[in-house]
Formats: sequence, C-alpha cells, structure tokens
Amino acid sequence: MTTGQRGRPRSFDRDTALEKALRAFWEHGYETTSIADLTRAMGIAAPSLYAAFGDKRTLFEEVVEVYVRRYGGFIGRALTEEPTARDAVGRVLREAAVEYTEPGRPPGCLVINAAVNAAPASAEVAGALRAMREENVRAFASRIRTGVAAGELPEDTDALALARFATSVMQGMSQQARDGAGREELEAVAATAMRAWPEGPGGTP
Amino acid sequence: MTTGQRGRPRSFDRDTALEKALRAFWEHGYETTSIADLTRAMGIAAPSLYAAFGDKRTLFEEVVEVYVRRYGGFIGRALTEEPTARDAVGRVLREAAVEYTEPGRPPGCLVINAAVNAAPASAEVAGALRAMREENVRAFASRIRTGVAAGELPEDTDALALARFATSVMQGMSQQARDGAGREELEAVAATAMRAWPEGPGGTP
DNA sequence: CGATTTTTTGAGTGCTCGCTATAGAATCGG
DNA sequence: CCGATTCTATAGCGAGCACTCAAAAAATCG
Repeated sequence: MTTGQRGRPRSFDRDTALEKALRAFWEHGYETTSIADLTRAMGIAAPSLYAAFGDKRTLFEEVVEVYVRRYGGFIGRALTEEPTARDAVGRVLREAAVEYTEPGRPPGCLVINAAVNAAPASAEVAGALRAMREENVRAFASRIRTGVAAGELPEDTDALALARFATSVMQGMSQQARDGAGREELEAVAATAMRAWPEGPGGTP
Repeated sequence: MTTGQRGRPRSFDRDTALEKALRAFWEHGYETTSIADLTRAMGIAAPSLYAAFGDKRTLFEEVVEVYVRRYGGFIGRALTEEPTARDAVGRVLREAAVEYTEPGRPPGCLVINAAVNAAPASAEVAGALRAMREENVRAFASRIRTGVAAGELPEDTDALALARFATSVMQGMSQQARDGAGREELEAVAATAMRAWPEGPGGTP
C-alpha cells in the first residue's frame, strides 16, 4: 500500500484552522489582519501557516472561496428557487438581514467589507472582491430580466438599474450591520426597499 | 511692534497641505494611508507634518472636520432648505449621486469609507466615524418626524426605520461609486429608492 | 550686527509587517 | 532498528511603520 502519509503528520486540523482564519478576515478585513493575528487565531505558528496555506494572499483567496460557498449561498438559492423576480430579490434582502446579523458570526458580509480600505499593494485582492460584487449585480439583473420576459414587470424595466438598487441596499445593510444595526432594523430596511419595486405591466394586475 | 511672527516662517501653505492630506485619506482610508504617503502627497517632510498637525490621528481628525464642512454640507442644506421631508431626503440622495462622482475627487464618501477596515489600534478613529454616521441617521429621522407632524406622512410612520433605509441607500451608493459606478447610475439608484417613500396620510392626497 | 525663535533637513528610533532558514520532533517504509 | 520524509518551533530576515532627535537654515528681534 502506498496510501499512508509519510513523515510527521500535521498537528492541527486544516479546515478548523481555515475557518478561524475566515473569521479573523471577516471581522477585521484583509489588510488589517496581520499574520500574527492569524497565527494567534488559528493556534499555529507562522511556518505551519505558510506550509499549509501558502502566503497571506493565497490564504485569503481560499478563505473567500469557503466564505462564498458556506455563507454566500443564500443569494444564488433565492434567485433560482423563487417563482418571480420580486420574490427572489425580496427574499435575498430579507435573508441578508438575517445572515448579516447571525449571532456568533462577524456582522455584515466579507465580500462587501473585507477590502474597502486597501493600499496599492493589495489592489489585486480588492479588485477580486469588487469583481465578485459586480458579478452579483449581474446575477440580480439576469433574474430581473427573466421576470420581465415572463411578463411580471413592464417591458421597459431597466433591469440593470433595478439590480444596482438592490445591490446598493444590500451593501448599505452590510455596513449598517457592522455599525451595530440589529436584525429587525435590517429587515425593516429590506421591507422598505421592496416598496420601490415596480408594479406589474398593466398598472396593478 | 510685536505682531510679526518670530523665527523661520513655514515654507508651505498649511491649508493646501491639509487638503492634500484630505485627498490621500479620502482615497485610501485612514489606516492604509501611511505617513510616507502623506508626506509625499503634502510635499513636506515628516517633522514638518508633526509640527504643523500633530500625530496621524490628530491630522485625520482635522481632515474629517474640513471634509464635513467642505464636502458634507449638502446633507444639512437639503434637510433644512426643502419644504417637505420627501423633498429633503430625495434631494440628499440625488445630490449624493453627484457628490460621490464629482470629477477630480475621490469617489464616494470619506466618512462612510475611510475606516471600514480598522485594526484594534485604530478603533477610536473608526468609532468616531461611526458616531458621525449614526448622527446622520438621527438627522434624517428628525426631518422625517417633522414631516409626520406636518401631516405629510401617516401618523404611524416609523421615522427611524425610514431614516435607516435612506442611510443604507446612501452608504450603498458610496460603495458603488468606489466600485466605479457613474453619476447617472447612482442617480437611478436614488430615484428608485424614492419610489419606496410612503404615500400621504390619506392614501394619495 | 548678535541673540532668539521657529522650521527644515537628514538620519535614525523601536516596533511590526510578511515571510523564511534552520534545526529538532514525529511519523513512515523497509 | 534505520533512513527518508514531513511537520513544528525558534529565531530572525529586510522592509516599512509611526514618530523623533539634533543640527543647520531662515526669519525677527534689539
């Protein structure tokens, strides 16, 4: 058999350490979380970190991957599972209020808030997160266009503009969460935002 | 005469240098703008900076003061000059779209974006900006309450919730501006947001 | 002028940053 | 058991951080 790992086994659980790093980046952001912060949070020394995860940027990229999969899935689910564009976007905003204020997690969204302040040296990381936010706008717009095609919304609906509005509200909610806003407060923001949703094609059918 | 300044005169204009520092902080944020960045932008050496402005935090505080006075005044003007709460909030959002995308300035709002990512050492600075954002929410809410008292809005209007919605949209617009959104796009976001504004007390009077 | 006051300049403080060389510890196959 | 392999721990690398000391320079005073 050649399946056995040769050499000294790792003394920590990689996934657990990765989750600790995720929390640290989520809470304090990319650039303001130092390697010392990470090693303390992960309970390992610097060389172990570098051996297991590569450098800081690579670790962050893996963190973002895990974050999107584990904590960002609600957006895609809402957009695909709801019958109408209005239900879909409304559910995203309502669930964002819940996700951004989940007890035991850092408030707000990592993709939105982790690299707002970035020195030129971290421009690539900041750009990657920005690209993900833009991809998000496109996902909203695509779902809205489907709704227009289905006759839920007027033909002249500006899907991209509506998508950008929803995204703005979501990003504002994330910052509000970081500023201490509670779940009910964010749910009220989401509900208010949905009052801006256009009426059906024939007035109020 | 004892009016003349004794000693060697300053070789730079203090206000000009302060404005350069303002731009640097506005563009890159508090923590991610180094003293070296500042001295380069301001065109002076470190000891001159410290003699004229104190340490980095004190300089930033003065920058914020100037910023609010010079670039943040549109909010207070809109809230006091417009006849109705709806006109006031609508004008704030519309003008935010303009202010956040003014050519020749960094996009977005310094108070919203300069200290999103802050290490524990900068917690006080981040907290000061957060307090200003909260003060902003209260200013919105106060204007909305005046509108309710004037009979423009239903008696049961949740002024604070509506204020938080407007603030969320504004903060989202600021981040969108930093992500590259143009003026027209932000104006569309503002216009969409205002569709959520409640109707008058008697339906649509 | 000479004395005084203030700023500029250039170098340099201790500290933390991201990252790594090296040596020792733990496990494998044989 | 041995040697090979892989991980861990200490210690430290150069660079950049916020900040400052000491001396030269430039102005006003009598």
